[in-house]
Amino acid sequence: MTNAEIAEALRELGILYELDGADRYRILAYENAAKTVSEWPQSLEQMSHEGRLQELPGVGKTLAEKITALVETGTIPAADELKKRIPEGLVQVTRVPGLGSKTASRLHTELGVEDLDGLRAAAEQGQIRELKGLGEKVENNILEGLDSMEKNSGDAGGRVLLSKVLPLAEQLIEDLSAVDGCKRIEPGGSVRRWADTCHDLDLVAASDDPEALIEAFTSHPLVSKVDSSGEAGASVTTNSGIQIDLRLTGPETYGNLLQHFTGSMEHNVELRERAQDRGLSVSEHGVTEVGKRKRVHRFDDEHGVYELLGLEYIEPELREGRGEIEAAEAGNLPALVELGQIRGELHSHTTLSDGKNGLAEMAKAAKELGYSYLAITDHSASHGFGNNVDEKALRKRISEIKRFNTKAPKGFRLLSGSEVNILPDGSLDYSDELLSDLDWVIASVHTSFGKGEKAMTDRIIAACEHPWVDCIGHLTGRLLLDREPYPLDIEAVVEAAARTGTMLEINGNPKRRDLSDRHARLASEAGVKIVLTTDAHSTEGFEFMRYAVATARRGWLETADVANTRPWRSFAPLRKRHRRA
DNA sequence: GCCGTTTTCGGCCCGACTGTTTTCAGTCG
Repeated sequence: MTNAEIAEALRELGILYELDGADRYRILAYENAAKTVSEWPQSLEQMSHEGRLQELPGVGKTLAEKITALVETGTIPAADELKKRIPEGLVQVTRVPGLGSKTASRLHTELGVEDLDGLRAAAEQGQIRELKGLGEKVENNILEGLDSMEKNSGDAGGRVLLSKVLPLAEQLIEDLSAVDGCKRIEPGGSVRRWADTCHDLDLVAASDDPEALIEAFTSHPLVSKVDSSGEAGASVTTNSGIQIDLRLTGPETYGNLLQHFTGSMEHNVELRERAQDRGLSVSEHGVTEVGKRKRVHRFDDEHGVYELLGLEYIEPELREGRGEIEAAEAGNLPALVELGQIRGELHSHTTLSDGKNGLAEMAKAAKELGYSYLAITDHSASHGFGNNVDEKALRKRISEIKRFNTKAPKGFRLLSGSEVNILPDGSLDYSDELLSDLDWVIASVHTSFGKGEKAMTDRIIAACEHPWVDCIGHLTGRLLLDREPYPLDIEAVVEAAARTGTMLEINGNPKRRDLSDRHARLASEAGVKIVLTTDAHSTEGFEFMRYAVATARRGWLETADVANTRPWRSFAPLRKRHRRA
């Protein structure tokens, strides 16, 4: 059973308890646990067998027992019990925007609503407006909510890739910062934290002339519909269907507002709990001293907020409630790797396999980005799409690269490489002799994903143990919002990588971000060296490095954890093949 | 439900907005 399935079962059970009128903090415990589970890097099924579930924050004795029952029998007894009294369809009803468990529960007892169809019928027949405390507007909102749910069904809760939102943010910031009175403007929320996916875009701004800024925002060509607009900001929907919220304040509280709207929710909750212990109350308007004086601390910069709470400044990418506040208190925050520290690119494709640009164009683009080396890693012989590169073609490519390097511009060189397929039995599709003539070998899984966890784990560990494999590419095979990672015992692979000196890639393609932030953290903590790559299939593809760096930063990686922050002369000895030589 | 240099009980973040009421509950991020 996958972590995602376990998380969904916990989420459902929480809603069932909520519909049953349970204490709100009990419900919160289920929601928190579901979120933790869905992001946990290790297999919960495995942890359940090992009796280690209570290692998860927010999982105690009761939840551990329920998860174990779920893993072993497929259901949770408490959920089965509740479903005898509460129709399962009512869980969906609470997911209608603006409609919560309180209202859903009343609709059930007072109108007999049992599911979404029953809800629609009751609304269309005007039954809901007859209930005390509910009116015509509520009824209309329910119908609109039902419509939008149907429209959005199957799109992962309306989430989109960061790479779809970031260009919008950059365009809007460029245009709005030119408006008179606009002092500062930047993204907040998941965009500023460089999350994998976002459900909207938050912009945070400070302005002397709020009206002018709001006018420029709501009339921007990217905007198709203005959802709401007031003194404190406005909310719009773009032509591409993305919701954007602009929040405004004066320059004196810009730091408070930005901190608040950067989140995450988990981070802010932890921060405020900590503040409370110190007699302080944190909000977007300032940090208020509790008690008689009620002095308010306002900051034009975020640093002041953290400083007042006795914390080191915490980079946005770390604000996920994953121990960053504890580390900031102890002065143990990592010095995160930065884009400007990347010295070379180690995963790229040319027209030889499935890339759009040739060797010379790719080399020129990499040089212009300031890199001192570029590995050309076209797909191997049995790839199945694009051109297959047989041994003869790869030999020819090695010679070309040697020629290129004899007249390469100073301070730049190409590396002969390959992205080799890991075949279902764990072997590779080039001979060892050929692989030993390359500078750099990435081994990746591209076929036969459905072999099951044991087989996939053995397969990738075999690749780690291969003498000429320097690095494993996109370890889990996930495609964000599109394809789940194949089942894999990540801990076992990380252990094998550490043992054999095999590096792991963070593939910066915004659809992949694979390793994930959590897996990257797990791997670097185990001593595995990480490389940040773009998997560029064209010269434009090199731009993806910023996503790889973002994932590394979200995984708490420092400069030394990332191998390609080094020049080639000190990178080369990190390859395990160097130890053999 | 969880959790603990104020620990085994009594806490558990903060504010805005909405729609419905005349002071507030529900929902959301």
